Amino acid sequence: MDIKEIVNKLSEKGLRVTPQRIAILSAIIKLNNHPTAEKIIEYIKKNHPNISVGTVYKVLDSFVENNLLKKVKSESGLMRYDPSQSNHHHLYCSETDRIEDYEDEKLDKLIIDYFNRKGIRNFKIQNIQLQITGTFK
Amino acid sequence: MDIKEIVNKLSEKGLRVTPQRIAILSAIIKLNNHPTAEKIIEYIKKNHPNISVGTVYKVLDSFVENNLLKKVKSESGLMRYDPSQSNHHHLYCSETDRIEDYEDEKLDKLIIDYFNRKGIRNFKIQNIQLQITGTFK
DNA sequence: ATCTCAAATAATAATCATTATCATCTAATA
DNA sequence: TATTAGATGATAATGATTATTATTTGAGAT
Repeated sequence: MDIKEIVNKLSEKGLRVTPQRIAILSAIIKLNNHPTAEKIIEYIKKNHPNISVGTVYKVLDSFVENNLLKKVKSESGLMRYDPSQSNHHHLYCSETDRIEDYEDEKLDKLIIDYFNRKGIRNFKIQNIQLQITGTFK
Repeated sequence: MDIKEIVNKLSEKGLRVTPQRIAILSAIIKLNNHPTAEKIIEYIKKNHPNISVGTVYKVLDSFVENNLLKKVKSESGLMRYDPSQSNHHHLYCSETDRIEDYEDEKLDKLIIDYFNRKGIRNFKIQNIQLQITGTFK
């Protein structure tokens, strides 16, 4: 993903294109494994030392509001930021804080079919995500 | 659940039976809808004003360690404490912070069968939880 | 190309949940 | 009852996040 694409992503969403936003979105894409705000700040501090911490938080919020990112809750409760677009599930390691994406269309279909048939009383389903805990081999 | 049962639960786990622990475990059971630490503290402050906040956190931690509670991540990232024992899924309201339990053995069987057949490469599954987001009618 | 101004940013302080510290107290066992 | 590891209360400390505010800037209008 080069800068042009990032610029496009930003302006598509009606967000002003600033060097800070470019840097932060690039950082998340580069860090790529559901970085926490902390990791993002660390990276930004190294590569763009004049971007302030508050800005990082505000930019992350605006990205989440504009669906460029999703917030994912880690096991420890810290928020992580997930750049990918398609719906997917997460594999959580029970021993470390590693998180991996897990996509499985067949599984999605299986679950969606199940709920289409059965539904949940008094509840309108918008989204289903699996949290699969275990260990990586 | 009366005090005797709570005392049993504590001593079964090898935890010392203290008035604080009894009060806090009762509070969680009474509050019953995945209370946050905040809600628990609020309740405790009202009913047991001389139990200190630090103690509440420490007791909650010890309960989690001893499997009397599970920590559940709320949408906002705050931790909630969930007293129930059996494995279950959660319904998250996308508009409020309401969380309800959802148990569904057929669904569990469906998913477990699926993974028994298919598995996940390089991953040993320990537990699967669904996060079902939507709105309550 | 410059002007304009709403929006964005940097720096800083403030907040708020949670954790650490440590002196005191107490539950459980002998 | 005496002992003592473990628990508690009071308080301070931490650390992530949010609020504030003066300054700067991106992007459309002139």
